[in-house]
Amino acid sequence: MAAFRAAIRFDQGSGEVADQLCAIGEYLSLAPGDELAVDTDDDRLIYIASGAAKLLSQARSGSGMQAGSHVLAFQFAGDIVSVLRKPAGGSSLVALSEVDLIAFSANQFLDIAQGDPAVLRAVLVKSLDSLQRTRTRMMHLGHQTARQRIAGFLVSMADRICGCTGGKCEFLLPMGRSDIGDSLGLTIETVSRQFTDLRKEGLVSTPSRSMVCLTDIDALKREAGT
Amino acid sequence: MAAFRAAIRFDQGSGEVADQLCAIGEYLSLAPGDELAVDTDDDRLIYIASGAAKLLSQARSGSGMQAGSHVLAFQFAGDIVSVLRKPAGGSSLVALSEVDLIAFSANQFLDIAQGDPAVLRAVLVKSLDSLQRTRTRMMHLGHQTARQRIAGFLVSMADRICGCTGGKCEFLLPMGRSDIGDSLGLTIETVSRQFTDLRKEGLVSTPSRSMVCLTDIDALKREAGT
DNA sequence: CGATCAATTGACTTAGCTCAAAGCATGTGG
DNA sequence: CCACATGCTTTGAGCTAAGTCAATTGATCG
Repeated sequence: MAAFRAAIRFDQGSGEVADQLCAIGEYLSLAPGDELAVDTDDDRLIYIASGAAKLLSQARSGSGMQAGSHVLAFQFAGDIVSVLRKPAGGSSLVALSEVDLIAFSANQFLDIAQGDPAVLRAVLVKSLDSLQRTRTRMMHLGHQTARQRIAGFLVSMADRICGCTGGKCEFLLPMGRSDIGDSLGLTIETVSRQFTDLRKEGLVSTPSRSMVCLTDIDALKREAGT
Repeated sequence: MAAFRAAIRFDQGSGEVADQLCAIGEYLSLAPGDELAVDTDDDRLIYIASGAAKLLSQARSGSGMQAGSHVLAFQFAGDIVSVLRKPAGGSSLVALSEVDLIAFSANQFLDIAQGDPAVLRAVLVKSLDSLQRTRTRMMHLGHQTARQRIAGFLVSMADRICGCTGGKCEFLLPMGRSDIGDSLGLTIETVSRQFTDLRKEGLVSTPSRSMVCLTDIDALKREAGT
C-alpha cells in the first residue's frame, strides 16, 4: 500500500484522503489465467501492486464464442489501469503471473479524490501520459512492419520488466507468443518467424520458452525505427 | 466561450475559476493548412471552438524532411486536444478548414483548475474516455481489413460531422484521401479503391471531390464489423 | 516416460503496397 | 467564358509482406 501511495503521490495531499481511499479499495490476488471478476455496475480503477496482466477488449457475444477478444495492452507492477463496465465497450483484466492488485470503483475513487486536488491532478497527468503513449503506439501499429513491431515490443518489455534501456538484458516474458501477436496485430507464426530472424542475426536468444536475452538493446531500438 | 464552459462543465464549479481560465486562454484563428505555432516550453490543452483539424505526430528530424509525420487523429468543434511539447514525442495541430480555437498552457490550466475539483474531474473523465476510444481504435487498426477501416471511418465521420448514427447522410469531408489513408494506416491508392468498391455496391456516392453521401449507415456499420 | 500444448518451420495464398499512367476537379490567365 | 495548368483522385499491373493451412519439433508436467 505504501507503493500505491507513492505511485499517485499521496504525499502531496493529506493522509486523510489516502486513508479514505484505502478503506474503499479491494485488495485482491489472482492466479495466472484468472480474470478479474467483472463489475457491470461501475467502471473500475485498478492499481497493480505486483505481477503482470493483460488488458483485453471485451468482445460482444454473450456466450462462449471467442470471436474477437483482443489484447489491448500489458500491465505491470505500478500501473494504474481503468477497466470499463460492459456497455461502454468494456474491457477485462487477466493475470499472466501471480498478481496482487487493489481495485476501486471509479466513481467512489473520484468522489474521494475530489477532496484532494493534488491526487486528482496526479491521476489526470498519468492518464494524459497514457493517452499519448497509446496514440503513439496506435500510429506505429498502422505503419510498422512485423520486424519493427517485434523489435519495439522487446525494447519496451526490457524497460518495463527489468528497467533496461540499453546494452544487454535478460528476462522472462510473462506472456505467450499468441498474446504478443495479438497485441501487435500479428499472427503467432509471424511472431515466431521474426524471433527466428532476430535469433539468426544474434540480436536475441531464447534459452527457454519464455526467457529472452537481448544482446544489444540499442540495435533493437534502431530496428524498431522509433 | 459559452460553448467552452459547457464543454468542461464549468457550471458545476464557481464562475470565478471560469474567469481565471478565460484570462490565460489564447483565442486564435487558423486558415486551412496553418499549423498551430509550437510551444516548446510547455504542453498545451486546446479547445476547438469551430472547424476541423488534424493532430499530427511530430516526426524527429529538425529540418524539412517529412519522414514520418503521421496523422494521429482528426478533431472537430467541441473537442479538447492535448498537444505535447517536442521532447515528449511532440505532436502538432494543423487546420483542415477555417478553425477557431482556445489554447491553454497545460500547467497553467491545471494550476487554476486545481482550485475547482469539479473541473479537474470533468477533464479527467473526458481524457479517460479519450483513452478508451483510442485503445479501441488501436485494437482495430491492428486487426481490421482496409474495407473495415474505411467503413468505420465513414461511420465515425457521419457521427462527428453531422451527428448521424443511422439511415442516410451527406456531408463534406474536410480532409483529402492522403490524410484519410495516413490516419488509417493505408495508402492513398487503397483508400481510393475501397471508395470505388463501396460506390459500386451503392453504399456511398461522391458527387464532388470532398462530398460524400452515405446511403445506409447501418450497412456500413455492419461492414466495419464494430 | 509419454501426453499435451506451445513454438517452429514449410508451402502456398492473398491483401495491400509500389510504381506508373491516365482522369478529373479546381483555379488562373487570356 | 473558355483553355490550360496543377494537383488530387482513380485505375492498372506486378510484387511482397504477412496470413493461412498443415506438419514437425520441442518444452513442460503429471
